[in-house]
Amino acid sequence: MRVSRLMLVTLRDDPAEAEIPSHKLLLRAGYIRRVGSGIYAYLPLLWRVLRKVSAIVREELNATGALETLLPQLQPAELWQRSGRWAGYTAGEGIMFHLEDRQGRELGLGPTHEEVITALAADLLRSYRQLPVNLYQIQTKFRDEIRPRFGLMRGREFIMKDAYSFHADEACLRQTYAAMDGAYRRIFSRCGLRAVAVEADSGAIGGSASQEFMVTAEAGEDLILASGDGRYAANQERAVSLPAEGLPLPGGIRAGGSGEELSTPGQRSIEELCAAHGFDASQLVKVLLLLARFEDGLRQPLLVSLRGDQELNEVKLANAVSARLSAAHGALLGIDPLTAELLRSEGLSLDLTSISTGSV
RNA sequence: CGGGAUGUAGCGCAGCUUGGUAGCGCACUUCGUUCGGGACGAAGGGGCCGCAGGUUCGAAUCCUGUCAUCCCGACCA
Repeated sequence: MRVSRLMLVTLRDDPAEAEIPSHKLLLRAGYIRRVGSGIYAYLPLLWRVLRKVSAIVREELNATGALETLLPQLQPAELWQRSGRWAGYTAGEGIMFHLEDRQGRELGLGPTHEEVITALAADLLRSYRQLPVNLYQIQTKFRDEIRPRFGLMRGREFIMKDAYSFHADEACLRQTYAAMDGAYRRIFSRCGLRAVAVEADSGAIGGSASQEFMVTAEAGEDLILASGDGRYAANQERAVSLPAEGLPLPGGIRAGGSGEELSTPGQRSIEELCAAHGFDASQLVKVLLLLARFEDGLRQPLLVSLRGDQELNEVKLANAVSARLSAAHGALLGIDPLTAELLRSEGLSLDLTSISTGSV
């Protein structure tokens, strides 16, 4: 077809709304147009590209024996209430668009499809002889991101390939997992992308393993950490590391930890304490007060102690808290610093006059 | 939600300080010339100056409110 018939509208200048190269180029070359915040029209040229990418994904997944399907975007709340994720995804994360139909039934636009696929599996799978089954779809997903940005990088409506497999035993699961791993590597390679598989957090809902295939880029949205020999890579939420050796305390009364009262007026951070008393950050313990909110209304204060030179990984904390309390109290909706204002608004009381409300 | 910035033609921007008939480049239309890697000339069209109030004889410009967008942060199964 002639280019003149492609409805190809290009721009000579970078649109002011675009910041990163991919966003600027997609706009300027006439591939996408923004329709709303985090919502884009895929113009004819981009749709051709997307179909070619989809074709690669289909070929590689079909080759592993996976079956393509297409699941509904609109999903009844009941499915999500049964899995215990409705409250967490609507009230907590708020990532799920939800609405009521004219009969007053609650529905959500699918940010993911585990609920639908497991309901179908329960309905259709009657015998272990039917296993394993691996179903996938290439489907529009909706996630009400708190801050859509960077064009297609973090949109609220986007196309995703998702696959779900069912197995009779763990050996079979591992086999499929390995097949998926190989398929993903081939997909990225055929698309001309160099991807790194990293260990990732599998979320509060659980799961024993999670890998993410990352393509490194300046404009990336995550930080991955890798060991020098390349044998370990994980994203920031998941990565484990050995803490740097702490500095031993100097001799004298502080050495035995036997107690020496320090006067710390106005010193509200580890940095200020170190500056005032000649400590190294690793010689102090920082104490954080937080308040966890649960689905059933429970407000659970948390006290977290960390070595002074370390920082709290909120994802790891959320996972730990969730593992301990979610069974009894439902989804963890959020964890906030326990400030004086929060105490007031929650109607709790605690003497916080001497506790720092600054960041740590 | 907190912090910062910006809304003027399809895109990029000037004009606002100091109120007085809305401009530039690109794009678009017509005619002519040109013609193997983003052509040239001439003539044109296009604006609720984000929106709503207010001040004023008069508001793109000053004041108040509001909406939207972008950036940083929180968040990201």
